[in-house]
Amino acid sequence: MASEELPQPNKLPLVVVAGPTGSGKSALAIALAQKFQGEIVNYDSLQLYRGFDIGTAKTPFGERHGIPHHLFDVLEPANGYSAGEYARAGRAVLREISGRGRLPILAGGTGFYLKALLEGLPVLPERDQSLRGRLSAREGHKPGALHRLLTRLDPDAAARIHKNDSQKLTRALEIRLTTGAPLPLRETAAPLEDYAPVKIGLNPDRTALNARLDARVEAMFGEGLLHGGLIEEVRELLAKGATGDEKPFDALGYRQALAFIRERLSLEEAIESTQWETRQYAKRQLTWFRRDPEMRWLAGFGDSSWVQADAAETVRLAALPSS
RNA sequence: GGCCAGGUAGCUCAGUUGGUAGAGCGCAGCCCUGAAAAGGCUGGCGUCGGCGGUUCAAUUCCGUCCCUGGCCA
Repeated sequence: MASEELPQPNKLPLVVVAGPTGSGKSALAIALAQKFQGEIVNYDSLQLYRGFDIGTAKTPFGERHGIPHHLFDVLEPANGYSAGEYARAGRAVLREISGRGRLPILAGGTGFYLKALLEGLPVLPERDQSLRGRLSAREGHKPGALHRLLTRLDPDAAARIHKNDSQKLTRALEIRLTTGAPLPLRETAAPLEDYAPVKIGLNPDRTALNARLDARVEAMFGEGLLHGGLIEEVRELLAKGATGDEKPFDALGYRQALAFIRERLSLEEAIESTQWETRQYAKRQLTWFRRDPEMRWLAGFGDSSWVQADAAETVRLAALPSS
């Protein structure tokens, strides 16, 4: 009966806004959401955390214009998280939004999370903390041990991973040792099938971006000493019971704010350190997104009107061919 | 004004018993299969303060001038 049915070419529309931190992704996402009845879905690994607002430049409620924001403030600092968990949660939210007839708009900066969501990850075990402990001890005793071990157990993976990259070596060994199988090929991953994403990448002039990032960091810390700033935010998180060892405290700015509070850095050093780490982060994000051949680049900030107009036109043509 | 120390990569500095130089950071490029704001890789960059002198050869030795810091007047 339905055996001869061809797959329906109708795919669900989905917009992705990418770009380095500070390029105006949130502003563009909100503008597009207003124009197309959209809802925003976060793919930033840190904006997932509750209470981490200022240092992550999370859009304040007052500036959201009533647009629903999903996958913000869903984790407590003590929660660990992974790209796999994110991908599952993200896909569920996408379906829910599409089911309501709204346009999902992914906005964020964590390329790996976006990739996990759109392209899928192979089905693999989660981390095994005790195994990791043993592997790390082994590497501590004999530097290079992880790479040698992986070369023996999974030569293909060992050839792909640099011998100094202990984090990735550990993961590959973890998989080999817990599943007994080598690191599977990417082809075993299940991509997000029923969506046709339109990817818009923001790539403003680097000098202008750096100036904006420097000013943003300065403002985060500058106000912090008085009221409503990053340092006060960190103090509040600590007052609520966080120890400062939780994962998100490793993030840009949070690490430095903590060091300032603990008198390991002066305010000036904290600001300077955050500024250059932020620039490096922006550069790494760009490297990640540039690789995507589907990215439609706009050479400006997401809050500029020409970028918003251009992006809206792109979405209109590509995602909503209402012909 | 005198004495001392110093002027070498964008920054902090190392070095050359005379054969035109290096490390960290920054900067740039890149990688990426559950910690990803993480982790890792690669690469430029220099009139060695100016001008003279000695020498086959000076960033290195000599002279002089300029600049910076300190001390003494």
